[in-house]
Amino acid sequence: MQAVSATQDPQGTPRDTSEALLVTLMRMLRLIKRAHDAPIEPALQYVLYNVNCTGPLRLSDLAAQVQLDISTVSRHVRALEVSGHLERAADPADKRAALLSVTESGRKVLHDTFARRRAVLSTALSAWPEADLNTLEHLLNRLADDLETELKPSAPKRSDS
Amino acid sequence: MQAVSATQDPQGTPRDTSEALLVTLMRMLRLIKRAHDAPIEPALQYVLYNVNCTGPLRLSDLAAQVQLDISTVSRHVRALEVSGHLERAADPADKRAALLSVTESGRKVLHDTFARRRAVLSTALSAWPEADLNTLEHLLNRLADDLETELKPSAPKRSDS
DNA sequence: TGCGCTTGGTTGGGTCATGCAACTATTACC
DNA sequence: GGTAATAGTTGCATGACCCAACCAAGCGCA
Repeated sequence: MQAVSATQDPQGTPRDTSEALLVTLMRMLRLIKRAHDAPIEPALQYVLYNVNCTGPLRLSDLAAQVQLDISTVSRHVRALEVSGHLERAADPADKRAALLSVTESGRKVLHDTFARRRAVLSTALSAWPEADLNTLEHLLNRLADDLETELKPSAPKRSDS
Repeated sequence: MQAVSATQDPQGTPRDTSEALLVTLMRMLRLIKRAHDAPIEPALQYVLYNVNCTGPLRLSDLAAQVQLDISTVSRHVRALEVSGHLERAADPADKRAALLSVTESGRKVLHDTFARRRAVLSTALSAWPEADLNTLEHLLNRLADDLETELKPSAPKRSDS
């Protein structure tokens, strides 16, 4: 099956589209992390962002969503709570659980962070045609979804085609 | 300037293409890392891969290439050396430096790792038209280059348009 | 009602990756 | 030779993780 267009010689020196893609991804992430200028750590941003997106939700659901261990998320949530960017409300349906939601302060942090980052990306992307940008986002999302579908059959998610 | 197509309401809830893109990237990287099934750690893979790509090279050059601190790379190189995947040859021109190169064993590890990963990606991408895959790679690379150009003016790199 | 099982979260402990700063070994330049 | 730059290494601290053990609130059920 050659849909992946591998172009590696048999004796090592592996080089194929998907691999190069991966390396590019890593490089990018590193660059972005490096340019970290925000009021909160990248990992916290990530969590906060996700809480913001999917409304009040349980810690365990959040963990599933961001694909981190519950314990990890638990600590991040605590940190965000202490700094006032996130708050927990008792789940009326289950006293064990707590519903997380972003506070005003948290929203502000997110907003600022994104504004900053957007500035960076804007510059880098200013020469990009809108269409390309949308295409990239679309394809990347599809890839992520497909990958997720494959790696976690438990979460039957469908990519848009 | 709206090339980035921000669609966020003024009061928080930031949502724009670039941000979503970033989050998708993080999710993907995590997925891939999670599926880590290889004989060596991802970070070591990354280093090994780069040594393999750009032939015998110095540690400092390698560090620049992978964008990690020299000390970090130093440790990774040591680890790879100990496990026999990498070897250092004295640089004839400079006794301080060493030239790193991948051993046969290292090539094998890379090969296996990539084969494994390729299998995963192949499945995920089997339904993808080749064209989309190429487009994705192309756009992603462009993005990485543009970003790099902006974040490190020291490295005047040009993206292909 | 009270004993066990399940489930939502927290905590303890350990690992890996990484950067910064201090240090050693070589060169390079006068 | 003496001093400054350079290639790497090592000590130390931090952040982000995960796994396993644990606590606490429901849930069944006799």
